[in-house]
Parts: sequence; C-alpha cells; structure tokens
Amino acid sequence: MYAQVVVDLPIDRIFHYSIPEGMREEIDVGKRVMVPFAGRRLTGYVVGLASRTPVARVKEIGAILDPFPIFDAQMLQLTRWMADYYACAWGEVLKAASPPRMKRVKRRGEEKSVEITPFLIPTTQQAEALKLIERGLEKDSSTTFLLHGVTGSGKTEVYLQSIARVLEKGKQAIVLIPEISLTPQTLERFRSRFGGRIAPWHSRLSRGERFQEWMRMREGKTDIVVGARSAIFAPFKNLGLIVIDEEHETSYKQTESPKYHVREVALERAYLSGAAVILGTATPSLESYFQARRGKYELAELATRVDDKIMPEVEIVDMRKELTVRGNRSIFSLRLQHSMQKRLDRKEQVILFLNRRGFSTFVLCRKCGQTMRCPFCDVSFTYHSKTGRLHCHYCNYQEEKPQVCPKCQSHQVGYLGAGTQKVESELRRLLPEARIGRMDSDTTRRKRSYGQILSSFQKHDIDILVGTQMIAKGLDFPKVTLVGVISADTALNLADFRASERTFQLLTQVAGRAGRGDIHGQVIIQTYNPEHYSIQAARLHDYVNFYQQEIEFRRELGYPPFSHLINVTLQSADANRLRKVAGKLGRILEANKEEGIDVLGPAPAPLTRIKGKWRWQIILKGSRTSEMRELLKGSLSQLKEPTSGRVRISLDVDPMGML
DNA sequence: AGCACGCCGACT
DNA sequence: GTCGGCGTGCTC
Repeated sequence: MYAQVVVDLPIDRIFHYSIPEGMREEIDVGKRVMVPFAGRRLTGYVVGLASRTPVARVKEIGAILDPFPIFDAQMLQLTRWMADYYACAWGEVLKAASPPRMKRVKRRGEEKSVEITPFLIPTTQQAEALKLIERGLEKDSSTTFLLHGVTGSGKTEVYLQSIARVLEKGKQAIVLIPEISLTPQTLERFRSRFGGRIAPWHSRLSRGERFQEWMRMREGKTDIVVGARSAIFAPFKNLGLIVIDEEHETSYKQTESPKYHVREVALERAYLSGAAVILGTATPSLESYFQARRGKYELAELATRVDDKIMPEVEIVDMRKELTVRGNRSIFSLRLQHSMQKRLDRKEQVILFLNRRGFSTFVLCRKCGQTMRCPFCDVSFTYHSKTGRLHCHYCNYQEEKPQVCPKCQSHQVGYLGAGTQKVESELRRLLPEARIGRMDSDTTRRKRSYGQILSSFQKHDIDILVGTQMIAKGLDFPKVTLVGVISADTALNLADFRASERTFQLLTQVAGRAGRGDIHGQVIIQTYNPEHYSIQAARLHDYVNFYQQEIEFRRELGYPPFSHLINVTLQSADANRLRKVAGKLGRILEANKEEGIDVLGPAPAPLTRIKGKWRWQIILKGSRTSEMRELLKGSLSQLKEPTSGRVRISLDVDPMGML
C-alpha cells in the first residue's frame, strides 16, 4: 500500500509514500500526515491510496496527524476544483481549508442557555421571497437565488426563515458574512433564533476555539455556521443551504493564494452537495445580476424597507460650484454645513463618510510642484496629524514632515487632499459644540476600540461619526438622520473597470445608514462628477438603472461578466530585467494564444512599485478560463528556460480589480 | 517554497 | 588557484 500525498507547498503534484507497518490500520484518505520531503519535514494531505507506485524510491510517511479524516471525498473534489480553477497548488487550497491541529482536546464548559425569540411575521415581499426559496429547497439539485433587497428591507429575516426550513429537513446551513460585519450583535441575532446550534467562525477565534467549533460541526452538534470566508469549508455532511450576505463585497475574494472568490466556491460546493444558495445584497455585483437576468439564478426582490420606512432623500452637491459660485473653500459644502447644524439642533446623529484616512492625502511644494513620495513605493505620502509625519499607506514607511522643499528649499510646502483626520479637525472648528468621533483603521488599531467607538455612538455620546469604508456597511443606528459623503469621487477616479460599480455600491451602502429610525433620513453627496450615472443612480436608489448603464459599458469593452480576466503580475527589484521578462512573456503569450483570447499589456502595473519591488502586469481576457489557464501554463514553461529568476510571477483568476 | 548543484567573476 | 554570487532543477 502506498499513500498519494499532496504537500503544503506551491507544487501542484502528487507524491507517493510507503506506509510503515504500524500505520496500515490508521492511514486514511483525507487525513494529514507528516512526510520527509527534500530533506525537510512537511505537512501533507493523503488524497488517495494505491497498491502500486510509479516511483522507484519512495520514502516513508513520518506520522499520521489526524485521528480521523478532515476531508471527505466531496471536500477533496471541491478543493481540487479550486486548484484547477484558480491555477494554484492543491496543497495550498487544502491548507486554507484545514481546521487547526489540536494536540489535546479541552472540553468546553456549560452551554450558555439562550432565550429563543420567535420568528417575525414576514412582510408580503419577504413571504414571496421565502415561497420562491422554499420551492428551491425542495429540489435535490442546487438552485441559486439572488435576493436583491434595498437596505433595511429585512433580508436577514429571509435568511433566518430559510435556514429554519433547512434544519427541519435535517440539513445544515452555512452563512457567510463579511468579516467586518461579523460582530457579536450579528451573531446574537442568529443565536436568538437558533440558540446553541450556531457555530461562530471568524479571525478572532483562538486556535482552540476554532478547533472546538469545527468539531461541533463535524459531530453534528451544530447545524449552522455563521462566519467569514473560510466558513465555506465547514465540515457539514448534509449541507442544505449556503447564504452569502452582502454578496457584492470585495472582501469575499481572498487576496493571498489561493486567491479564491468564496461565491464561486460556494456555487461549486452547492452543486456538489445539491444545496441551495442565497446571494443577498442591496447592490448585486454585475456578475450576479447578469446571471439572474439570464435565468441562471432566481431573482427575489425586496423593493421596500420593512414597516414601509421610506428610502432616505439623497441630494447631490456639485463641488465645482462651491468655490466659484458660493465662495466657499471649506471641505464641507454650505448645504452640508446647514444640514449638520440642523440635525445637531434636533439632537439627531450624523455620519460623515470619506474613503481616505490620514490628514492630507498629498504634500507638495507650492513653488516647484515637487510632491512628497514614498522612496520605496510609487505613491504619494499621506500626512498624519497624529504623528506629525508622512506615512506611506502601502509599506508603512514614515518620514518627518519636511520643513522646506527637499528639491528647491522653498518654505511653501502645501498640504492638500483631505483625509478623515482633516475632516475631524475641520469639523471641530466648524461645530465646536458637537461631540465628534472618528473611525478608520488608525483609530481601530487596538483590539476593542472598534466596538468601543460604536457603542459610544450607540449611546449618543457621539453626535457626528467620521469614518472610512468601515462605517459604510451594516450599521443600524436609528438616530442617524443625516449621512454626508465628503467626496464621492475617490473610487471613481481609479483606473479600474469596476470603478463605477464600487462607487455605486459604496454610495448606496452609506446612504442606507440614514433614516433607519422613525425620522426620515437625508443623504448629501459631494462630488465633482454630479452627472455620473453611478452617482445619479445612487441618488434615485435605482439599482436597475445603474445596472443597465454599466452592463452596456462592460459589453462594449468585453469586460466581466462578458469575459473572464486573469491578471498576471510580474515583480522584481530589478526594473530592467523585469521589463525584459514581461516583454518576453507577452510575446510568448501573443504567439501561443488562440482566437478569442486577448493579451493586454505587458504594461507597468497601476502601482508601478511597492516596497521597493517594481511591478508589471499582463491581463488575459477571454470567455473560457480553461483555455486561458492552458495558454498560461504553456507560456510560463516556455519562459522558464533562458530567463526568469529574480522575477516573481503571480496569477489572479477573476481579479476584483486591475490594481 | 527551499535547498543543492553548477557555472563565471574578484580575492586572500 | 579558491569563495561566493545567483540561475536552474528537483523534491515521493
């Protein structure tokens, strides 16, 4: 007997090992093993057993690491599919899908008893969505539902009641939510309906807790996992439903290898196990809505908020006119200033959103025009008032702020472009009586500060909360009646085919924070692009309108969902060699490619240098990823022989952006 | 990924 | 003459 083993390295191959006498009984497919490999000891995964081996000299397995298989046949199939689709090694995927190893198992204490709250009576729209979903749950084959519901329309209630149906049938459910919204409050909402049958799964769990939860799932002591991306690998045997909340979130794509998108993995797992999938969002990704339109997904709509709360009123302020017509130099338009004052007078709360942290987003010499840039990255420095220094947001390098221009020695160093720190300080000047809080990755660096800021906002110890991305999603504070977007243009100006989509999603999500209580909400969006369709559609809360314009743009340029992209990034400290290698790979790809595949580039990446490494990229565009992967595989092996070394090449299948 | 082997430049 | 840079290939 020989074990077919995949190792924990980026080598997509199977290696054979002999099984020592004492391990014959214990060895099994799906268990982890310790194996000798090129003079090292590595973790391996047994993916098969064979009576013969094609290899002349095999080594012996060192140890068996699991008392029972951690992967069943279906999970092996799923992970193998991922390795193929994302062009990475099986071992990397298996590693990402593995529970932690535990030496000794501690029993955990008393189950906390939880009060079970009853299900709410669904609204007419929720009832219709549920009826549709229930029909899908009856089937043995997998169905995907796109639950398109405006912010505040009660999508969670639909999830909860769908899950209840699944449990009734003796099946299990996976609920995926973005890490950022995986708060104790969210978990509580699920716990209060399903009690101890919930397993939480997020990055703040310790190894022991993770292992414990994993065991409880495997042993059938829990039926529902609520967690971030990697919860998709939950060891349920009879999976009935996968819910992906905020389906459009970019954080569902893993940024490190294996660079998988959990939505695609979920669809594949659901297909293998005959489970249903619910993709819930107020702003579907273009891909998902496109699939719903062409009948691949079933579309369920929740068009109004629960209790018929009306959507907030969205006003757009044209910042081009602010200075020229109204003589206002402030980062706050007069309209926003007046509205904030009014809300404060009425003892209501305000959220101000700006997707850039720091004080000034660039520093330049007003005399010679020199901008202060990170010496290691191709980005301008951000000035932080907290430290009084220049920070690079890509490599964390910091410098003292210059007293004089390093190029021309002029004293006229200017600080331009506002970040959240600047918004906060300007706000203190403008509204000295207001209590102001700020929430961005600088103020939430300490573990508990995220919850602390939110709870003081909840208690109304804060009147105005200034923040980045992280305040755009999911927050539900009834006293927030005004949301101000300081600049809608930051995402729009990126050289990325998803710029409009991101902008629309972000604006819609932030706008959804307003008017969740009894008072009608108001949203003010400041922009230099007031006519842009993603801004106009957000103003009208009109997803379909946005979709129709954006899908035309994608169709014309052949971008997703009309094609797939593979982003090939080449990195090196040696700029010249990098350019040569990139050029060579580009020529090989051009020469080998077949009809229907476009090779874009090679070109310097949008961020030409990060942490001292230069970056070039080639983008493959085509309708069949399998052909594109074949082309890459062949071309990379041709490139291997004469050059390479010093140049690192990484692949990203279905990248979220071009950056 | 890491580590060994092997081939060309500058050094006690 | 050797030491050591890195480019290349292999790992059951």
